[in-house]
Amino acid sequence: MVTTRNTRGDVVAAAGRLFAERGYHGTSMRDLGKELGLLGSSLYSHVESKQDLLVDVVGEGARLFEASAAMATEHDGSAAELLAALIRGHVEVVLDNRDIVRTFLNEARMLDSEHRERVIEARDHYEKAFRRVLQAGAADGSFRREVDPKTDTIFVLSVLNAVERWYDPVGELDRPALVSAITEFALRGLT
Amino acid sequence: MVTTRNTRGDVVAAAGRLFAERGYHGTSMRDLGKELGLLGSSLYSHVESKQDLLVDVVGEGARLFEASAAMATEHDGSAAELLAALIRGHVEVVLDNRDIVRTFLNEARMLDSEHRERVIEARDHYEKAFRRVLQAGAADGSFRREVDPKTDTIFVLSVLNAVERWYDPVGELDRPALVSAITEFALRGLT
DNA sequence: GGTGGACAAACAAACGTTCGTTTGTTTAGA
DNA sequence: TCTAAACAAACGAACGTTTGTTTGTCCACC
Repeated sequence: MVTTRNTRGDVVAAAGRLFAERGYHGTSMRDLGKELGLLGSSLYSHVESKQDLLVDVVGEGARLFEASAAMATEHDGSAAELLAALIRGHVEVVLDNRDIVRTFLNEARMLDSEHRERVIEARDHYEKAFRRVLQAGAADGSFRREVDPKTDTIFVLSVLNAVERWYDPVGELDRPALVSAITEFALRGLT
Repeated sequence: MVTTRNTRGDVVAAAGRLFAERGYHGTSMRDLGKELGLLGSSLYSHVESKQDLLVDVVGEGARLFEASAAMATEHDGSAAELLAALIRGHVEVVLDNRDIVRTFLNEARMLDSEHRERVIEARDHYEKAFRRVLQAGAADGSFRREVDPKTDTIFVLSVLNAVERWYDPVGELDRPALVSAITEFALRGLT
């Protein structure tokens, strides 16, 4: 058996896994050590504190969503096309990084107020990408005029963020089918 | 100052509040005691264990949703009417019992496997009420034929369950406006 | 031969819970 | 109506364990 030494990245990845599964407060440093074949105390060779790990995992979640929104909106297209791109990007981030996303969505509130504040700002910024598209679609008539960008963005993001909670990657619904089901549902809700 | 003695109900209610705010593992029995002006140890006059409190709170959440679905579907009506009634009921349960609902939605996974199993069953049963209505609507043509009751039910419930996370009862959107916004979004997504 | 990863022991604090006791409030009988 | 028994709620100390973290030492690899 080939045993490689662990890097900080390994520790953060394992933390994401356990925080997603058991929650931040439900995971001890010894649990986390065991996950990596280490003692709990050995983690402090890689990390300054437990809180530090949460900051890293949640920060990476924020970064992923941010990058996805930037990618989806850098080219131009109709409101429907842009929304479809945002939705596809979001689903891909969720499914390619389930543990990080679960931790980002459910455990960010365990951060100290300073870091929590930053996460809220990142979320607001991400939300704005959706809101702008809905706004544009309502203005140019490709969506219903009565679409309320603020509220309807929340509805779309509600569906997207819930994916982590129920989607089974080995179930009947494959990834493209999931993306198009959500896209269709959202677009019909808006047009 | 009139100081009344605490009942088991008071303890469960306070537990719901703190579990919702800080999570189950983020709440200690001493925290909970402080919330009620008691010592942590005094709680054991009312309750057998901390786990017991979570069982009670989550159980009440399950009961509330179940009762709401029963109420909404006991009279008959069109699929759209029934869905609207289910949606209104759900929103009312969420807004009238935020702490219980938050704990039900976010902390049920901290239950031991036996109780967790029961919660999953209760959720499945509740979900079926929605699914039956979507099925009926797709069958009688009041919804689109291509509506997939399973997936689309999840989408509607995603929007409903997220309400707890963002809705501000003192914000611009009042309760009837919230209900009709969700109902409209859902019905458009399905028709 | 220095550096960084891991160990092992130890720390104080906090954890859930138990225990025997005290307190305050009902209840029943005289 | 007064009293005494019964009861439930709360206390406060203590329990054994687990928590996050610190420290000093060792070993393997550049």
